[in-house]
This record gives sequence, structure tokens and C-alpha cells, in this order.
Amino acid sequence: MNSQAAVSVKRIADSTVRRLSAYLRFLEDFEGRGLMTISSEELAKRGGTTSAQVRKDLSFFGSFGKRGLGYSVPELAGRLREILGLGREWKIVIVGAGKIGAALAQYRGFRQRGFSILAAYDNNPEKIGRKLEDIPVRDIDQLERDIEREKPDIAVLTVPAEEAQSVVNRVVSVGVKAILNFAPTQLHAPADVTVKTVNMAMELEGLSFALTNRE
Amino acid sequence: MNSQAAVSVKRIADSTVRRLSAYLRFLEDFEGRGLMTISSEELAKRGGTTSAQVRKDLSFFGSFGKRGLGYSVPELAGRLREILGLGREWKIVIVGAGKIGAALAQYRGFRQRGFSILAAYDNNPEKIGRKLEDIPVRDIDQLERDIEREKPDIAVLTVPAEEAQSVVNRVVSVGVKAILNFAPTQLHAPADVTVKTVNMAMELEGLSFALTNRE
DNA sequence: TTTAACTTGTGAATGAATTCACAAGCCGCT
DNA sequence: AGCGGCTTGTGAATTCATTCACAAGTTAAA
Repeated sequence: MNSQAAVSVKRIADSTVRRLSAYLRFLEDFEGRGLMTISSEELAKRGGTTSAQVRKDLSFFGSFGKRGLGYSVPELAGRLREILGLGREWKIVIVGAGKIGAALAQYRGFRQRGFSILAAYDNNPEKIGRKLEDIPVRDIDQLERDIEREKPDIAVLTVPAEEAQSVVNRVVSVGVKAILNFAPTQLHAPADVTVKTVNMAMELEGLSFALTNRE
Repeated sequence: MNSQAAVSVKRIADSTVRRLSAYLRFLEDFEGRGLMTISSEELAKRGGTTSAQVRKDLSFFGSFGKRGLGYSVPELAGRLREILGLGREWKIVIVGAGKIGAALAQYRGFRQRGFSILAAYDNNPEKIGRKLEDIPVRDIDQLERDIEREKPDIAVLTVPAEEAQSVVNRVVSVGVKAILNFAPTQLHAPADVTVKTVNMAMELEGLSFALTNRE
């Protein structure tokens, strides 16, 4: 009767979610070009995967296609938005107003996809009270108080590695359940808190390894 | 007889390489604190994995530990540096001198780990000729010429999504074999070119999914 | 209607990564 | 020299992810 994203019966692999996110981007591109329908094969080619993979990924959540025809572009896009939880606005705080924090604060992609940045936090008195684009930089001492009042969904960490764990502890203590970490360090958090880490050093070392160990 | 990083007989999984990179970071931390020896169990606890995983990861490259004792911290760190190809200097060019490109150009972590940034490239006349910290911003028209002369190992892409594929084609055409991509788009490159993509939108959507589908 | 050309959705088969579990080796103590 | 406590290295077992392969459904055209 209602069109809730299907219940996630079994745990969905991270790799699957990343691909869904990629499919949605392609669909939006196709949508923009007025295409009404698309096959798993075309979606696969665009995303560097296989059509079976595309169909399997979608099958975890329901069956959205028409045999012989493919998928309705707008419908599938809508379903993916539902599945990924993009139907609503997510509130973000950025902790750390250094170079990377500032670059993120100005990144257009966030707003476009329904992520709205409430504020950035720093401990540098020079920065506190100023604005990044139109995002206020606040004193990190207010962090817990503000989080309890404004209830952001996601904390983005762009503090030095040494401070990252302590910031995790602080935001977790006031109820934040999702963290995007840019500090090059392993973080520990309770099981009900999702942490994703973007680690440039690690990516570069992956490239270094690939360049070194080629046959 | 000689201590080359062991030949990579079978293909090593990406996840393994990422963990090796993490282990190295922990070892450097332990090294700094004067610890001489460490067990797979301690390494695992620090990295949020299991001791069997740590031992298996290392076993692909040789056997570096002493039964009953563990691993020599400095020796294992050295071996990991070898394996990851960090014994030498890697030369990088950044393509795109926007906010993110600029933040990366100033990121200390690169130099610390032996990655040296030769130059950044942009098509904006306002930026060309200036410097980011001490890194020159050059005209993107010179890209191929400069690459052929200076032979960078890695190209870091911080251009808009629409331009990313064309930059890939250009750098690949003059011999670049490793690309770190920050544009939120799927890139296609020949099999002998390694491409790693850091996609913030995708990470955020992963968090959105996790927040939405919790039981 | 029937047929031909497509394409989905999904069990079953395969392949890949992780975990188990234990023999083998090392150290220090007696 | 022998014993007890530890810890590695690794085949075997298990779990997880991807690919195969095909029945079933859809469309369009004759």
C-alpha cells in the first residue's frame, strides 16, 4: 500500500550501497537528458560493473523493473532516493575549520543533495565568530550544548588526528549517530554509531603499492 | 638473500592493502613511543580487526614475526614501507586549483610520507602564475608538455565532474599510471592505470543509508 | 494470435575474503 | 634439559559477494 523503502531484511553490504549511490547519479544524468527508460545493461556499462550485479543490488530492495523493457528512469531514481534516505534533509556540523573544513563548508555538492551545514567548530579564537561562506564558525566549547539543541544527524571531522578520537567521544556522548572522518586515524565508536573515514594518505599508499607491485 | 618485498604471487585485495597502510601508521606510533615489539593481537585491537586477519595479511608477503614473541616494531615498519613502495619519492601533480586542490596542495601529510607535489594546474588566468604555499599554479595547456618532461607518477584530480574524464584521457596519453580522483564521477581508464576515487557525496549517502535503515 | 526479440528477477554455482584452529617455534624459569 | 605460557604462520572451514544461466514476463510486429 505505501511505498516505504523495503525493509532491509538482511544486512546490506557497503559495496552495494556505494553502487546504489553511483546508479542514482547516472539516473539523474539520464533524467536530465530526457531518457525515460534504461536497462540494467546500460546502467552497468556506465558504472563499470555487470548487469547481473545491478539487478542483484536492486533485488535486495524490491523489483522495480519491467521484463523486456528495463527500468523507468524517474521511478528508479525515486526508489533509490528513498532507499538511500535522501527524501529528507540531513543536518551536518563540521568540526575543525582548517583548510579542509573550509573547503568542505563551501562545497556545493552537500546542499544539492539535501545535506545542510548548520555550523563549523574550531578552538582558534581568530576563527571563532567569523563565517565560511555563510556558515558560522563557533567555539568548540559550545559543541555539546549546540548539538543537544540543534540535533544534527552527522558530524564531519576535519581536526588533527590527535584530537579526532576525543571529538568522536564528545559528539557520541550527545547522541550523534553518524560521523564522516577526514583525520588520518582509526576511530573507535559504539556499534550503533556509523563511522566512515576518508583517508588520503591511505589512498595514496594504495597507489604507491599498485605502482610498485605491477607485473 | 636480499630483502626485496616478496613477489606478489597472487593479486592482493584492495582491503588488504588498506589494512597494511593502517598497520604501518600504528607501528610508527608505537615506534615513537619506544615500543620494540608487538603482537598481531595488539595490532588488531588498534585497527579494529582480528589477529588472524593481521597475520593473514602479512603472510602474503613473507613471515616477519617470531613465534612466542610477536613482531619487531622497527623491522615490521620497514617491511611494510617496502611492500607499500614508500622507500622512494613519488612525484605528484594536482589538476584543478580550486578549494579542494588548494587544500590538498597545503596538506602536510603528503610530504611527510614521501609524496612531493610538483605543481598544480588550472585554466583560470587569475590563478595561473601564482603559488599555493610554495607550489606553482601553471596553465593547464602545459599539462602534457610538463608531464612528459617531469614524469610525475600520480595525478590528483580536483576538477569539476564534467572535466574529469577528459583530464584522465590527457594524463593517461602521456604515460601517467596512477590517478587519485576527487571529482564525483565514474572514470574510465585502461587496465594498466590505477584509479582511486574519493567521493564525498557517496560517503554521505552511505551515512544517510545507515541512519535510515537501522533496525 | 503467434512469434521474435528483449530484459528482468532470482536460485544455484562459483569465487573471494575472513575466521577458525592448531602444529610448530620461541622464551624464560626452574 | 624440560616445562609452561605465548604467539606465529597457515591449511581448512566458513561466510560473504559476484557471476551464471534461465524461466517468466513484456512489447511490437506480422
